Amino acid sequence: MPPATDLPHPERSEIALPDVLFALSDPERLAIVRQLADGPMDAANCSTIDPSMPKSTKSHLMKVLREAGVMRSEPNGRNRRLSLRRDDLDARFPGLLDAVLGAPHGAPRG
Amino acid sequence: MPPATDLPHPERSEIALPDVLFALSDPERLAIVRQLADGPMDAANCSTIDPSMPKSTKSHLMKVLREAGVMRSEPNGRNRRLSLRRDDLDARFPGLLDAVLGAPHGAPRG
DNA sequence: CCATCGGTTCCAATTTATTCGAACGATACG
DNA sequence: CGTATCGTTCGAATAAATTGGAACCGATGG
Repeated sequence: MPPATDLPHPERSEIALPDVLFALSDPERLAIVRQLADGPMDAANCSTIDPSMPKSTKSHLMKVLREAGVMRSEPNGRNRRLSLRRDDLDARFPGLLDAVLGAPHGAPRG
Repeated sequence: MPPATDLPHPERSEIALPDVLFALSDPERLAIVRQLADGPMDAANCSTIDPSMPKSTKSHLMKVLREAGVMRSEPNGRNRRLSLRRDDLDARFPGLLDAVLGAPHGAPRG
C-alpha cells in the first residue's frame, strides 16, 4: 500500500471521543497535531518528528491519528498531504480542539 | 494502604495534558468523571461502575484518574470521597473539561 | 525502462496497560 | 475488643500498544 492509496477515514458521525482523546494523549502525536494546526503539510515535511525515527513507526503514529478521525491523510504525488479535521472535530466536540491546542506545551509548570 | 491513607495527588502545576487525555480516553474512567461532574461522591456509591467489577480493578481506574490530576480521592470514614478537580483543570487547560463533559455520550451518532 | 523516493503493510519483539485474586490495614459498629 | 466493611497494594497473568526491519507499491525523474 503505497502513498497513493486511499486509506479509510471515519466519517464525522463515527468519530468517537475516547479514540480522539487516546490519539491526542501521546506527546509525539500531539506535536504533529499542533503543527497541523498551522495548516496542512506533507508528511515528509513534518519537522516535529525526529528524522531518525523509522518510517514504519512514523506511519503508525499517523494511522492512529487518522483512524481516530483527528486528521486526514490524502495521496499527494508520491507523498501524503496531512490536514487537521478541524471542522469535523469542532462540530462533534465543540471546544475540545481549541482547548487542547491552547493548553501549555512541554513540561508542566505553573 | 487502607481507605484512610493519604494518597499522592499531583499539584496543579504538575498536571500534564497527555496524562489527562489518557485518563479520559477510557470509557469507564470517563463515565466516572461524568458522574463526578454532578458533585463529589463516595467511591462506594459510584453507580456508573459495574458492581461485579473486582475492587482491585475499580481501584486501579481511580488511581489513573487520581495520578493524572483529574480527580481527588480523600479518606472519608471507611471509604473515600471522590471529587473532580474542576478548578485545577479549568485553570490549567481552560475549556478542556467543559468540552469533554459536553461531548456526546455513548456510541457515535450524527 | 530503471532507479529512487515516500509511505504503507506484514510480522515479530518489546514495552506498557489492564485485570483480578489475595493479603493487609484503618475505620466503624456491635 | 472482635468483626465486618471498604479500598489499597502486591504480584502474576493477560491484553493491547509501540517499535522497527523487510517487503512492497505507486509516482517521479533520468
